[in-house]
Amino acid sequence: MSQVRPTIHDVARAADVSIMTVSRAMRGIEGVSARKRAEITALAKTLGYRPNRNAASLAAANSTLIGISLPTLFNEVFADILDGMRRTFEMAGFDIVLDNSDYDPSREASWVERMLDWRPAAVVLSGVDHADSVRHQLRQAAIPTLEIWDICRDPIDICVGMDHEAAGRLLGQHLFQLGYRRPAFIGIEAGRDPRAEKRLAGLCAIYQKTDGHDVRVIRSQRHASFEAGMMGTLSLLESPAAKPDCICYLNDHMAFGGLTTCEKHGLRIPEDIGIVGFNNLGINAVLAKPLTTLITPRLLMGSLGAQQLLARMHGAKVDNCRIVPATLAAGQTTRRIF
Amino acid sequence: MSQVRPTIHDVARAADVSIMTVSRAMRGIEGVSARKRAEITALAKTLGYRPNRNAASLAAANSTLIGISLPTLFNEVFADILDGMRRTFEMAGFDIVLDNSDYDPSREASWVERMLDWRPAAVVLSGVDHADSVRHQLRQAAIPTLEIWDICRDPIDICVGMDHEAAGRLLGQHLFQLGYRRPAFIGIEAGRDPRAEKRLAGLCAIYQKTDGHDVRVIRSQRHASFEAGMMGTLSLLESPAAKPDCICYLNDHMAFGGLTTCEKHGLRIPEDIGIVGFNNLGINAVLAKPLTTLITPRLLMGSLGAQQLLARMHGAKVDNCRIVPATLAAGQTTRRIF
DNA sequence: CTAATCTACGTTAGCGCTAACGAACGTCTG
DNA sequence: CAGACGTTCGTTAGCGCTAACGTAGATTAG
Repeated sequence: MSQVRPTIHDVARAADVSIMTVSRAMRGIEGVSARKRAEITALAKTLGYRPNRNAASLAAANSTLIGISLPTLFNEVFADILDGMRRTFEMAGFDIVLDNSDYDPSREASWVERMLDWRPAAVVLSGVDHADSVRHQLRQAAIPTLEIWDICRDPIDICVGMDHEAAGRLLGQHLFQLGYRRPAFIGIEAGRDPRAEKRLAGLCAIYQKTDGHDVRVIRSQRHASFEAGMMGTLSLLESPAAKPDCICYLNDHMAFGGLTTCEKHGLRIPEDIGIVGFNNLGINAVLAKPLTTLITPRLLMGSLGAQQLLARMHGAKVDNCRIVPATLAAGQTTRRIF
Repeated sequence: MSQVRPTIHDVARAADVSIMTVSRAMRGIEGVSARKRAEITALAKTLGYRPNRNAASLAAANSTLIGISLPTLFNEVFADILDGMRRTFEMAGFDIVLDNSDYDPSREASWVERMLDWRPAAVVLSGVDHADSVRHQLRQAAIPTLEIWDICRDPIDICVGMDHEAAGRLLGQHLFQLGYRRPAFIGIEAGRDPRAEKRLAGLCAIYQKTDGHDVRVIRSQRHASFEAGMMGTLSLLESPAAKPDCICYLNDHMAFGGLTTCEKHGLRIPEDIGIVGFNNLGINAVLAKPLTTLITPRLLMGSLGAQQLLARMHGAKVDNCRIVPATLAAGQTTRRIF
């Protein structure tokens, strides 16, 4: 009834060669004459033969799987990064095993452990903050590993990303030059997004150095959503403390929520208060009042990261850290104050 | 230097049992005393033994991989569906191999072919429109297959989704009852999104049956983006033909673009023209003027789909088609006309 | 008390492929 | 024209696991 898939044996018998010759022909490696190669591949196609990847992976002690762990796909940032990598990996013949950690390092760690059971060709992690066991296992197993979106001095293997602390400083410098002097930062629970903490540190560095003012920090919910932006902004506006002259949000999503909330409270943007996001998400292009935000080159980062990783897998010497610069998008939610 | 991962042999030797006993103990299957099982699993942990999944997949002639093909992750719809499935599959011990077809059936087809080389435990496809070769191969290989997001009478194996034609009718009925008589529909290139075509058909069915009016159809760009919504709306507003009294968009994204464009053209929403979306994306909850749209239960659909598929994989009898109902979200971008 | 049944293992025989080595044959060199 | 070398195969020996069957000893039934 259900026809059995032909194996390499069937092809070898039909072509009257050894299975090694079929193996070589199918994989496009040396050691087969052009004549025989063409004959064999044609025959394989006719028979409907496809190599069993499990068997190939077992025999070769590595697979064509690439494991990718991202915090979430609801954040456009990671969907963009994934898309940037996807095409490159796909063209190179790799399959993507996806994990979403929900920003939980221990979930990432247990996934990495499971992933290694497949002897993947490579592993991609987001950010540079990982459980010690993750770093250890990946290095131990000598799996090519890419850390993407953030950078550090001592990556597990290689990293491609932005300098988030520098991004925070860039934003801070811009705001300071515009004349803002009492910025607030609205983020999420501490430790949930290490990159955001770095940007905050960069922002604080500018304001502490140049002005002595502290950046007021509000921590909203667990996830960086529209709603979190609204809630954080509400608690800021309803507090009796002096109002900030601008609010920096963890990302654009939260900034949109904050923008709406400020307007509902009768505040004019940017006249009464400045609103600053991060990422320059797609929606920003179609908003009536585009956000002042930082453009993060996510697709580029993804494809560059994938290329670096492929080069690394082929044994090439590659920089262990590539920094992709962010650029400022001066929108209409901030203004020159003096 | 780099320690070799212990194999099942090493564990068997250390525990002084046969490798079959270790295999049984690790997999939690019958035939090992509780004492020995505990002893072996503890020992395996100490040694750092983890079963090689490639070897297990080869020997058992199937893997714990589940292949999932979605058109894109930029569309929140598919990110939601994926998230709904993810947790269920993960808890059941499966790993997810992801594909993005960019709405191209031939890319989906070639991915399915590659995916089958892994002997996956199951395959998930989005929608019910697939290349014949895909249907044939999946049935031939007897791989449990879930088609999600749309439904049909003759799924490859099982399907869980919405009746998009009915959704279109639901929207049409609502608009008709509000008093709208000259609706337009703004979508994308024909054939790029079969579900959208079904919804359009449902909408048209209502207006042809009840009124005799045709629904004016504008086809914008390739992708259903904000920008596509803007472009489609522009070409509609600038055409000399009679203006529609409301515009239905392929989805919320395009509707947001359309809303902005209409307002820029001095049209008041909903007084001058109605705007209707589809999906009730997250952003809708925080918009000053929430869209009239259809709520699609995507997370639910994902988890239900995953559960059905797991049941199917365990050999249980499951409905080959489960319909998840959509519900109307009456927003502030339409009004009662008479 | 014997035969049938069950439990808890071990043994055998692969799963479908690849790495490593070897052998036959042709080609080139000095 | 002998020896060195390259090309194109084939043979051998697994990769690390599991399915299927075999077998002792314990348990139960009659």
